[in-house]
Order: sequence, then C-alpha cells, then structure tokens
Amino acid sequence: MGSTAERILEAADEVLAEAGYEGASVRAVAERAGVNKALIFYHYESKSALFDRVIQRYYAAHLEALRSAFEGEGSARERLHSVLDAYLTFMQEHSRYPRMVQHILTGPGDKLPLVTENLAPLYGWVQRALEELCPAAGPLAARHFFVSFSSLVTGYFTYAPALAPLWQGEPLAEQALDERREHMHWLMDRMVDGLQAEAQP
Amino acid sequence: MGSTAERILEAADEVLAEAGYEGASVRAVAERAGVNKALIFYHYESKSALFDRVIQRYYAAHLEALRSAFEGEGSARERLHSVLDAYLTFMQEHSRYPRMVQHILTGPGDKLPLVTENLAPLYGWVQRALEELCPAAGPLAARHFFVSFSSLVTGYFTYAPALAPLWQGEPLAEQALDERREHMHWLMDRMVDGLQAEAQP
Amino acid sequence: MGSTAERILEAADEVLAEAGYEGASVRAVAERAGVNKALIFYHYESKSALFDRVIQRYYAAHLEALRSAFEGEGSARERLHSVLDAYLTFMQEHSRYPRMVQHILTGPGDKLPLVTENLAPLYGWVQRALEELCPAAGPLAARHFFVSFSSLVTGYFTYAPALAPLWQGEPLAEQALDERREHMHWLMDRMVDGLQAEAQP
Amino acid sequence: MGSTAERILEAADEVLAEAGYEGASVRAVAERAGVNKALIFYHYESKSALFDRVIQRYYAAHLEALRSAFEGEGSARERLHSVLDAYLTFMQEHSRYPRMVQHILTGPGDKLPLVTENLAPLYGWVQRALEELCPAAGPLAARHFFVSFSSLVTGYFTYAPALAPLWQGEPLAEQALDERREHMHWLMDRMVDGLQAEAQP
DNA sequence: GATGAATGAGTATTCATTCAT
DNA sequence: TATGAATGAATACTCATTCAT
Repeated sequence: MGSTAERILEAADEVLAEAGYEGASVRAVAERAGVNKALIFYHYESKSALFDRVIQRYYAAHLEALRSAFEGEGSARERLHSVLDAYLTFMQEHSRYPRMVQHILTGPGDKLPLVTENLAPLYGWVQRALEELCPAAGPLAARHFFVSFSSLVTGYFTYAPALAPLWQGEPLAEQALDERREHMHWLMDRMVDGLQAEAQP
Repeated sequence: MGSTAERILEAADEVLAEAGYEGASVRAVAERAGVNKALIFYHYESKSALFDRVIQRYYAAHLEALRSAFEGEGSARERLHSVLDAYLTFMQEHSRYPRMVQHILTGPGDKLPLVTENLAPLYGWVQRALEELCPAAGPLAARHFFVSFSSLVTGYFTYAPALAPLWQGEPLAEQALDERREHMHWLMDRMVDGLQAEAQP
Repeated sequence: MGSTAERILEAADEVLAEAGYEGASVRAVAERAGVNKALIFYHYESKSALFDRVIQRYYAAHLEALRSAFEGEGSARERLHSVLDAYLTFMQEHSRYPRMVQHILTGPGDKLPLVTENLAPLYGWVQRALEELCPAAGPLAARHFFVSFSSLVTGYFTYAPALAPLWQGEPLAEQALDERREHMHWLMDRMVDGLQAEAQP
Repeated sequence: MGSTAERILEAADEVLAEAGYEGASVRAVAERAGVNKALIFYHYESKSALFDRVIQRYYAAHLEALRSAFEGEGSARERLHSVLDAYLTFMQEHSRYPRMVQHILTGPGDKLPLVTENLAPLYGWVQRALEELCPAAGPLAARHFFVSFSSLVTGYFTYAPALAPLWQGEPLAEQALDERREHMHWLMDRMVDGLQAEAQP
C-alpha cells in the first residue's frame, strides 16, 4: 500500500499534473517522494516509463469505471445519461487526469500512442451505445458525438484554471461541478431529442 | 515580410506547436529558422518573450476574426451561427492555435495569464450574445455555454491526432472539417431550440 | 582529506586567486580539479556558493589565528606586536587571501557583505586593543589605526606583483617578507611612541 | 569636450569602477553612453584597449598632479607632507581611481603591466625624496616606505565600502576625508621623526 | 532496496567582435 | 560617424542516466 514504488508513483502523478511531461523532472519526483533520485531508476526503467505508468493507471481505472455504465440496462437515453454520470464522477474524483490527457494530446507526439491505445475501447463503446440513434455516416454519425462528449467533459477541466478569475468561485468546487453536471445532462437530452426527431420526420 | 525577425517568429510558431513551451528549445527555433542562436535573443528578449509573441499574435488575429461576427445583425440564433462559423474558419486556418492554447491551459501555470487575458473579451462577447436566451444563473447560464462552445470547437483539434488511427481519414482534412462544421451547427441549433423551449413552457 | 569536494574547493581557491570572482569560471575550476563540470553543482549549490566557501574558510582560519594574539597578556604595545606577528604569519602562509579580499573590496558590491561580516569582529578586537592608547574621536581614534594597520599588512601583498620588476628579488620570498616584518614592527613602535607622547604632553 | 569618444570613455570609467574589468561589459558601456555597441569598436580597438585608456588617463593626471609636489623646495619632511597632500587631494577628487588600481593589482595578471609601467616613475620619485633620510637597504630602506605610503593612501579607499556599516558616517564624505588626512600627516611625522632618530643615535 | 557520486549532453542566456549599410 | 544585424564561443546551470557500494 505505502510501498516505496507506490510513493514514487504518487509523487510522479503530482509532478506530472503540475508540470507536464516535458516540464517534469526526475529530481522533482524524487524530492516529493522523499527518496533518492537513483532509486527511481531502480523501480522504474526510465523517466518515460515512470510517467507512462501514471497514465496507464488512470486509464485502467477510467475504463473500469465506465464499463459497467456502458453495459447497463435501459433505453439508449438512459444508458447515455448513466455513462455521462460515471464519466463525470470519475473526472471529479481524478481531476488531474483529464488535464494530463489533454496535455499529452496537444504536446509532442511521442506520448500519443499511450492515449490512442486507451481511447480505442472507449470509442468502440460509444459507437455501440449510439448505433440505434445515429446515422452510419455524415455530420450526425456516432463518431462526431464521441468527440463532442469527450470534449465537453474534459474541456471543463481544461478551462477551469482560466475561468477561475472570470467566475465568482472556484470552478472545481463541488457545488460548481454539480451545476456543470446538470448542464451536461441537459445538453445530452437536447442531443438525444434532436437525434430522435431526425429519425422520424 | 520575410524579415529575419519574422522568420524566427514563424519557426517559433512551428516549434511551439510541435513541442509545447516546456519542450521547445531556442536551439530548435534557431535551427529551423536557419539563424544563429544568439540572434534570437537579439530580436526577442527571451525564450519566454518569444513564445508569448507567438501566442499574442494568434490571439490578436482570433479576436479580430470574431469581433465582426459578434457585432453582426440578426436574431440571436443567427448571430450565434455566424460566430460559430467565424470561429471554426479561424481554427481551420490556424489549426495549431487551439492546440497551443489547450497545451498551455493544461500545463504549468506560468503561461496561464497569457490565456486568461485574451479569454476575457471573448467571454464578455459570448455573455452578451446569449443574454436574451439564457437565465442569469444556474446550469443554463451563459457562462456554461461559453465553456461548452469553447470545448466543442477546440476539443476537435485536440483529439484530432488521436482520432486519426480510429477514423478512416485525416480529421483535419478539408472534407472532414466541413462535416464537423455541420455537426456543430446542428448542435448549436439544438441548444438554441432547448433554451427557447425553456423560456416559454 | 583528499575527497572530491575538497579537491574542488582547492581548485576553486586557486582559480579565485588568479582570476577574481567575475573572471573565474566553473569550467576552469572543474578542469583544474579534474572533475566533471556538473559535479561542482552537485557538491556546491552554485558558483557563488562555492567561492563563498573559499572565502569563509580563509576568514574562519584568519580569525582563529588572531584570536589568541588579541587575548594574550602583556602591555598594549606587546599585544599589538604579537597581533601584528600573527597577522603577518597568517598572510605569509596564505598570501592569496589578502589579495582575494582586496579584489572583492574593490569590485562590484555583490560579494561585499561576505567581507564586512568577517571584518566586524576584527574591528572590535582592534578597538579594544587600542582603547587605552587612543582618544575616542578625531584623527588619532582607534578606527583610523584599524584602517592603517589593515592597509599596511594587506597592501604589501597587493603591490607585490607590481613591485617584483622594480625590486631586485621576489617580494614574496621568505627573506623579503622577514625584512618587511621588521619594517612593520618599526612602524608599529613609532605609532605607539607617538600615541604615548600625545597622552602626556 | 562632449565628443562621442569622450562620452564613451566617461561611461567606461563608471562601468569599470562599478564592475571591474572582468565584470564590465561593452554593452553596459554602450548603454550608459547612449551609443550603439558597435560604435565603441569604431572609436576604440577593443574592450581591452578602451579600459586601458581609462586607466592611462588617470595615471597621466596622477603623475602630473604629483610631479610639482616632488619637485618642490624645502626640507625632506616638508616635501613629503606636500606630496602626501597632493596625493590625497588627487585621490579625493578621483576616488574611483585607487580602487581601480587595487582591483587590477589583485586580479588576473593580464592588466598588470599597465600598472607597473605607471608605478615606475612614482617609485623613482619617492626613492629620491627619501634618500637623505633612509638607509640604502634593510627594513628602513626607501622602497619599504614607498609601499607603506602607497598602501596607506589607497587602502583607505579600498576599505571604505566595508567600513561604512561599521562607522557612523560615510568614510568618503568630505569631513571624514579631512580627518583621515590629518591622521596620515601625523603618521608621516612619526615616520620622519623615527628615521631622523635612527640617523643620529 | 537504497544511496552518493559521477557524467555527457542538454538548457537559456551573454560575450566581444565583425560587417554591410 | 553611426547603426542594426549577425555570429561563435563562452557563461552558469539542469538533465536523465549509470554505477559502485
């Protein structure tokens, strides 16, 4: 539980969130974990491998958190709301994670495969969840909604630090996040409404 | 036009897009611009100042591109569509820009003020454009739609490189972007429909 | 004893003596110590901290060498001669030190506090040693003799390299230093004679 | 009078006094003189040549100021006092100069010939002024008094910045310098007294 | 497991100097 | 005379990584 390797991983998590992969340094991780710099290379092969683990750990938890929601019963609309809830709850509990992913996605391509790999299953699930609502191609195809959902959920965490000075309170406070959740469910309903209306003119 | 200072700025733009601020090096900029490293410090005070210029240049152009759309005539719905069009066109022409902003937003806070400063006027414009449609507070307040619009527009560019292997073609190709534009106009209409329905129950 | 950190310190001592703080480079120290440049920053925080150590080491030894002479028994005249002897002996054994101090004193003020700090106790000691001989104020006050003694002792080492071509032999050779010591004791006696004569007219 | 070349020389003077040769930069001189950096190389061959000029200018004025005092009439004692006065007056009017010389003397040897060259005539004059008072060799030879006088005069300016915090007032204020002058004349008298006593036992 | 020491390649930045205009 | 642009070599300092203990 509190093993050294885990303490290092936890420290790496914090450092990665604060500095991004390029800005993060092994020394910073060692200092935060309270261990010798060389020990990090004993437990993890390299800086790159260490931070890969941090991301992988998040992805594993993320996929696990969404799987049951996708596999749930009920109408497409119900399942989508339940997925959105699970998604937002996970993000709320790990608000560093969406920021890390966005940072990797917009950074140098080296780390991109890490994201792509883990995005693939999610992409498949969303495709299936939307297949009865969406046309197979065109601007209302499932793949567009996949991007839209992802952007909407993660974007809020991306913009949060820039919004803080413009808003009255902290965008990541619990109350603010609850309101955001309502906003997103409302959006989701409008999308489903719209898709159903398109289906039967 | 092709002055050395501009060649450096152009090179810095490319390097910043590829590597992000932390990953970018002055040497890389110098090599790409084909100039001596020291010359960069002659033309720009520091690495930080150089990349600030790159961002500011984009922001100036971005705000200029949106101003006329916001100031246009017509119904709220029409103006919103026109803003969305201007927004997407600008992003399409400068697809590195949204990625840079997202990278800064999710990185260490040092460069955050640069984004906040420039986000403020945009925030004000959106508030005004939505004021007749949105309630003053709660989950349907204008500020939530500001985040949603921003996330939707920029998110596509963020996710593009990760989507490429999952989709059949390049997401930033002209045809794909046109389809995305249709998708976003459809979303915009659903939002406005929803807001108008809320207004008169 | 011959640890790497000490080898670096010794090399820094030599380099500082030869080039002065501004002229000294970390590379020069590394080369002279036969170690990697980065190792210097591992053992000492910065160039500034490294050279501070060099000076502090001298000052600690210097103060230690003079303390017993100041605390000795005997008449004021005897104690002054004994202090002068200890002072000259220390300088003779560390002839780089007075030159370093003079160089700092006449250079940019950054490093000045380092000297001031260490000069303070010496100043106090001299004040006390002279209090029964000197008036409290005016041109014969102890503080003037403090400057005069200090200048006379250190000045010889300052001028030594410039004197070498004018004199027949090396001013820092043992024999020359012994003669200089006699000169200074003679001067000291003339000063004490004079002060005593002033006291009882 | 206010020609560009002179403005540069004046700026170089100030910069040299503040930073020392190693710490001084051509850019700093250019900025202070309000001219383009390259112009300095047009008027003066190099950084080294520029600062050499600064020193040479001082030395020429210094020798000129002392020549008449050395050549004056009167007893040896009178002439020595008059030289001391001229010396101190010159230093008082150019307090940067003694500090520059001390800085060069205690720095890397490159600039040493500049000092030695100019020290030689002064050395000869003092030898002659003292020849009737001093033995030809030994600890009371003229050459020792040359060093002692020089050290005493210049040393005060060297130690001034370090003394300021220990003393009540600024050591370079006019009043303080006047008191110092008295102190040195007293010392001079004690030396001459002593030398004359040695001559006739 | 864990540490202190060590290194080569990298970082941003400043230097004195040159040259075309 | 004067300037803006340009450069190669230097600056202090940090990096991820290795290794002996």
